[in-house]
Amino acid sequence: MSELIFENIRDLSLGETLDCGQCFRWKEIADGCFRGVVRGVVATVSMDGDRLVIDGAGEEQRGMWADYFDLSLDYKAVREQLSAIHPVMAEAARFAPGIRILNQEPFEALISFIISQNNNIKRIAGIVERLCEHFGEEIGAGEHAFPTAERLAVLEPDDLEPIRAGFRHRYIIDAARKVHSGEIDLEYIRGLPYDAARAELMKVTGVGVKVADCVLLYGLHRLDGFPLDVWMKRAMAALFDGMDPAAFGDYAGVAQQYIFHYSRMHPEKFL
DNA sequence: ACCCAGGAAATTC
DNA sequence: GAATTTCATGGG
Repeated sequence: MSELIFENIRDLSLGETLDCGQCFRWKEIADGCFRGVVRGVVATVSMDGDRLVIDGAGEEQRGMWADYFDLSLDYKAVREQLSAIHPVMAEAARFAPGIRILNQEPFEALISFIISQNNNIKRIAGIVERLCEHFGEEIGAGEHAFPTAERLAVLEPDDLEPIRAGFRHRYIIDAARKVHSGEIDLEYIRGLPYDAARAELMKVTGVGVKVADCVLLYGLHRLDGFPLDVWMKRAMAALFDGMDPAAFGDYAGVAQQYIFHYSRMHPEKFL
């Protein structure tokens, strides 16, 4: 089996990055070793010192995986820049310095974060898994790709009953149909000014401000996005004295992920 | 039984 | 228009 290796990797913790609520398809199959599917490729990833090892991927996928783990961005420099803005920000960044913002497939991010609404992370992962098992192309070893918009577009909401996403079924189908028809063009949205991009995503039923911000940050790599969920609203009020997220600047999205993870791991700070 | 979960649509005032 | 209710499902 082929193996892809990236040398001299800094500021990457697989555990912190793959289990911080930004993605839902990775499973830790051994200590520090994760199996998942990205763009239809099954892979097992692990760190060997400062080497990132991707088992199951070939050399022709080097660019795709470097992009997925955002290896071209200097997260140490980002952390230093953000840490200077607020002391609690510095503490959150220090708590999990190995978090990176993944470059997930836009359509997968759109559907995943539609599912996320009024839901918890564990159950989101279960719904996404069933969605893939039932409607994603089988890619060997019992693994499945994330379903395409084309595949989901021909279904009716009731066809999603086995994934048990409840009232979100019709949102998922609406999103798939609008993407498949071209009414929503995710790659076009990637290049729009932030507010215009958000408004375009909100044409999908079930996509409000928060879900749109998540799609922009995790699916379209708009690092200036700052999703505000219940955790983040509490954190900004309690730990940042109601500071305006815009103060975090061009890397607000990275700040958001540090703060979200820090808050989730320290719920006692909000009692 | 009740409340909450990385919210948003539908309804009501 | 702004405030409230409802929407499935599962776990604590």
